[in-house]
Amino acid sequence: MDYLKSLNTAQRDAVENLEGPMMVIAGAGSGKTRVLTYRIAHLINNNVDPFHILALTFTNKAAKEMKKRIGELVGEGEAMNIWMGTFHSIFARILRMECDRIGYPRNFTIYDTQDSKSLIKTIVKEYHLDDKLYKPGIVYNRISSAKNNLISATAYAKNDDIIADDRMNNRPKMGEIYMEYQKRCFRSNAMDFDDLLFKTNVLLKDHPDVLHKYQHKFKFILVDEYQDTNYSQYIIIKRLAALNENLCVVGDDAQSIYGFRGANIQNILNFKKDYPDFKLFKLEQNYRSTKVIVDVANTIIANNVDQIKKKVWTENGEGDKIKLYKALTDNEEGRIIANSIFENHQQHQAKHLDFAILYRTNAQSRSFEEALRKLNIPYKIYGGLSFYQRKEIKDLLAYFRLTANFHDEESLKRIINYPKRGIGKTSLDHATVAAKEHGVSLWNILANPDKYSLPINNGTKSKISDFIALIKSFATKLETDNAYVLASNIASSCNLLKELYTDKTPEGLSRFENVQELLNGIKEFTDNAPKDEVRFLSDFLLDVALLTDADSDKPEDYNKVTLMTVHAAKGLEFPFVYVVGMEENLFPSQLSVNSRSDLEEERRLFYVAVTRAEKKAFLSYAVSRYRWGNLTQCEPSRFLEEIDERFIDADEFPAKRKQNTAGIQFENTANFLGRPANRTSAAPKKNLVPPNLKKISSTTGSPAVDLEKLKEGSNVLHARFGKGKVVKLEGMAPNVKATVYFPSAGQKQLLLKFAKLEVLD
DNA sequence: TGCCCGGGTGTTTTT
DNA sequence: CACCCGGGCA
Repeated sequence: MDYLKSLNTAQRDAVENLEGPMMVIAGAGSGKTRVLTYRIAHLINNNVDPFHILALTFTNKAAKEMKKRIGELVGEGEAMNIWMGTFHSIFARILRMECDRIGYPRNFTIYDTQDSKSLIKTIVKEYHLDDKLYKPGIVYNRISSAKNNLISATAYAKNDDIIADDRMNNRPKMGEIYMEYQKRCFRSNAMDFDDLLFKTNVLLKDHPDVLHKYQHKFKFILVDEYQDTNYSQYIIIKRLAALNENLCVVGDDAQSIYGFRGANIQNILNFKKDYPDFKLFKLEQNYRSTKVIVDVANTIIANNVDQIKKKVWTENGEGDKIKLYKALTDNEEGRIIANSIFENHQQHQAKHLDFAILYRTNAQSRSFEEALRKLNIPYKIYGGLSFYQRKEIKDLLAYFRLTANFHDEESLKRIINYPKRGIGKTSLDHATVAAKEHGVSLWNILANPDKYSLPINNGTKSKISDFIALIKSFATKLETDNAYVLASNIASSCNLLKELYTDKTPEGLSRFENVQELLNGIKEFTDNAPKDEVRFLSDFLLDVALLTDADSDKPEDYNKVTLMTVHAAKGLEFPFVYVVGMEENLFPSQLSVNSRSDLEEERRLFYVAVTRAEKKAFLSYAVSRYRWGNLTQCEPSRFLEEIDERFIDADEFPAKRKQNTAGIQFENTANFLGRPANRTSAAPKKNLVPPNLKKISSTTGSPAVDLEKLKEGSNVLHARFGKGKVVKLEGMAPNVKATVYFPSAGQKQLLLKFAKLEVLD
């Protein structure tokens, strides 16, 4: 077992501790993946059947890579049998086999976010609700976070606190929408992303025999990136591990950056409660980065209150200071960074793949793309619109999905009249009404128009029945033709290829190519089937729903500069890393600056960004940048101030930010007022925006606490407590504390930098 | 039923 | 600025 020798003491202890509950707190760059892979290899070498190992990762890519590395240690055949993948893909697989127990047919469809939002939109319309108030994104997030906390639609609709909360947010129909949404998903034989976890919980809770089966199967469980698991995931793990308690979780609280989607740092703390005799391993030696980078990262994270104390250190060389660039505009920022990459590429004889540009939001990529292109530096952008979300791809996938599951309403609606076959909105509306009336799927209505006496003329009826027959004819081959044969048959018989082929514009051409690429992908998928196994189209669909484009690395993208969001960079490392757009209201995002916990998450994000660098880190900010089409002035990020100047190499240090939250808020207000006049019509809606529930907060921005106007005796409006009167103001900015009397809630003390108060007079 | 124009709206982050 | 959606007209 030579591999043990290549580990330090802490790592080896973690690897050799085979049984019982354990937690590995792994600092950035401390060899976390190494410990995980070696530990799994070690389990196998100690006669644990790979078939009994469940390893849950954050991305499919991480799973694939880890599998490969374990394969190198213990042989590919062994590694193949490990159940390794994301929560979503593993439990989708299990649900696929067991879902008849919870009343779902096996061929259920997985709705992606687009499908879910589109369904929500339809529901809001059908209920004649205000679509400005019930925006699909807001409703989706609300439902999603309910599911991630295992609150079912029924429980949601009955819960008084939630009802009160929704009322206060002026969205009293939320529960009803949630109920209808679930009903519709079920009728469509579909599950959304969150359902995959929610329904797994239902399955394991209500069916002890199923639970026992998997408890016995998964004798050893490992969870990577534990800090980013949500409550629903936590409960699944807790159930599965309850029998053997051979549970190893690995994570780093300092790198928890998915709070916005329900990740719960509490899970780390709960671990101690659930398994009091657990073993804790701390990996603190960093092997990735220079001393400067490690030190800087430590000083950044030290500003957070919420954290598990640890000291990340390194024996690596000192390294260069962090270079800080100031740019006048976003475009200049792009040019500076591109030039810097060009120079460092030469100087260090580095490869292009050694460089990464990391930004907070996808929208920032543009200026870097342009500048890199001008210098002929090859680059690859991750994120943005994924391949599988492109219209032409979703269209073709909709044909596949409908073939596999006739009741998939979103797919049906997408393609019933694309390409054009003369089945218009009016006919579809009639069918939708009938579907709702009879409580059956849209497909059922359309396949039996006479049974439900649809008021549609005979011409349309025959067009509909042609369509139904077409899809049915595809479906007869689901279990005979392999995925590729059926897919290409569908693609050519549904006229979609022809439609795209006739479009000779560059966009049309690229759409055609994309569809070809999808078919090629299916061919590869089909050809890669293990011996004696045929892969069918439904197998592909299960895969594709949970695939992201980060999972498909193309060989031609080898040796290119990487452009991605900081979130996407989690778990990766590069010799040269540029963290760009270090400005207030961008990084940290303006949606986070009003709450300490949100701000701390932004800081962890910054920590993640900096710790991606091995040799050298660069930071940059622009003094002005285009946002929503107009030039806005920017302040350097507060995070820059948190770095000791002795680590920084800059021509000019950014001026200290005014320590005054009112000042920052003022900037926002100016920005807001600077918009076209008709925009102000949206302003009154601000009153409805809840500051306490950021998951559903509107994007119109939060009301600024205008310190100029706020006086003792002022009448104010608080989203939770309603109207109130300021009794007392004390403290200096930014820590002004207000004592406010609310007739409905009594006297409250509010810190103005957190509480969002609207001054009424 | 389909296309074009204009207004409104949006930027976190993703399985 | 760029996209999407809805309304109006052909």
